[in-house]
Amino acid sequence: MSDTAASGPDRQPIWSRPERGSRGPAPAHSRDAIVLAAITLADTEGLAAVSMRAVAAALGTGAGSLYRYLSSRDDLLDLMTDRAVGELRPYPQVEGDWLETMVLLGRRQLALFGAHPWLLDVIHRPSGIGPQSLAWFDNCIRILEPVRCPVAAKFETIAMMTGVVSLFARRESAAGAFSFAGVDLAAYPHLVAAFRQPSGPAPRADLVERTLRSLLTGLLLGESTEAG
Amino acid sequence: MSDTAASGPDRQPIWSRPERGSRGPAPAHSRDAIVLAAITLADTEGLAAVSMRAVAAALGTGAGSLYRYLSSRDDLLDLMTDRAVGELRPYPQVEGDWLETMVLLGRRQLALFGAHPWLLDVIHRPSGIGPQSLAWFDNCIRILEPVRCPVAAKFETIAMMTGVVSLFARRESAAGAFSFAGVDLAAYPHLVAAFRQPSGPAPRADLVERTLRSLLTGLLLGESTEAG
DNA sequence: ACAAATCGCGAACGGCGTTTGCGGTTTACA
DNA sequence: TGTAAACCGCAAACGCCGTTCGCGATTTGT
Repeated sequence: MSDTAASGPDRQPIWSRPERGSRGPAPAHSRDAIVLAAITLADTEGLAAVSMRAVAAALGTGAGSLYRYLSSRDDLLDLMTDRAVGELRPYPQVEGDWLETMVLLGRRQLALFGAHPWLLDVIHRPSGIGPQSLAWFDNCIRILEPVRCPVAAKFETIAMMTGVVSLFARRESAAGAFSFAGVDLAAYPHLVAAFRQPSGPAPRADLVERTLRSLLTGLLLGESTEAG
Repeated sequence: MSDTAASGPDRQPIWSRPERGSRGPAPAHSRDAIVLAAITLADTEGLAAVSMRAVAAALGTGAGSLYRYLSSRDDLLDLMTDRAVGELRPYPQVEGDWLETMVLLGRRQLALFGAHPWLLDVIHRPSGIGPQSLAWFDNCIRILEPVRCPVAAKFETIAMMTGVVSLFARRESAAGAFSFAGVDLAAYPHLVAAFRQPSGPAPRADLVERTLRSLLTGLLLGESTEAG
């Protein structure tokens, strides 16, 4: 008559679903242990290696058993994401101005993407926001409190900052991986001319910070730099 | 002794592999027809609906037959991407200054993402760049010719512009899809306070352009706006 | 003419997420 | 305290996926 604990009608999201009932025997595993095993697997072998069977094997059980704790693989990815976002704690105190604090948060995000590259494949799914992500968002709103602009603009700015940081993280992880094999470069004259030109000293070490600063001020203060 | 035309050792990428040999009977389909069917399927039912079997069924054949024209599903996605990028033609003539032209190119990219939302799920894969993408890149380099800065900076800026445009496109496609169901909002005081605040008039209609302008000038001219 | 190469096709393989049914265990409640 | 409901782990199975293979038929190069 009853169904598995996690599946079934599946009305409420994973965050508010109780981990176990009070009737049966003690579970052999825990939701957090499963998530931890999945994160370890994703860190070492990539997100593609995070299959239900592989995660279950890492815990010494079968794939079907995981559905006592989760209702789907998407739930697992949501839990993984939120747990990883939790590593952004503790949040820095607001010491200087809000801009420096936000840039610091961006650098922390960048480091998180470096520690868990699979986050890049996961953040863009339309899915439920977990409590850790909400807490991080809440902290951003707190930092931006002195900024006098509509709330919607703050929301959009925070999302855009996260997106831009993810772009930088992606550039670092897949640096120069694309190859021109099998194409006739003669058809692209400006490209080959640019390649012939001696490469500049590549001076920008603070490209991320400069970009973030420009983005934050541009979006929040409503003033964009003009150049002719 | 022989293998299928597209599979086998698979040394050279799809761009330079001949579509068919000269020995056997005439093929019933073509590489481009397959790609077109796949794009139509992706446009209407999403990228997840683009399975080998579904594409083959749309052409009235079996899944295995597609491997006479392609060596893998990844090849199909590469071809789809490059064909979609080809819709960015014809490129605008350089009339005004380079900044306006680049912003125009960014708006065209945004429109392309709107026409083919599955591009958002595809562009970030590390894979071979097709001839249309190379042509678009070549055109960007041409537009940026009057800008005096290292070539590497131009490459990074173009990639970053594409990335930022993809972020905006994603925001438009999944507008306000996240729900707070199942979470206790009381734990996030700054969030609820921000929500209580009357939402501003949401004035920015040119947010994309302002962001792109700020990004391009910031990355290429090396001057970032400072705000205290 | 004949062999080599290619065609469409259907069956099959291994892997995936997920469901289901089962025997055994623990708890809530009459 | 007895019993029924709820929960556990497990293994098998379902349907889908990308991909491979072998077959008879067809076309081409020499």
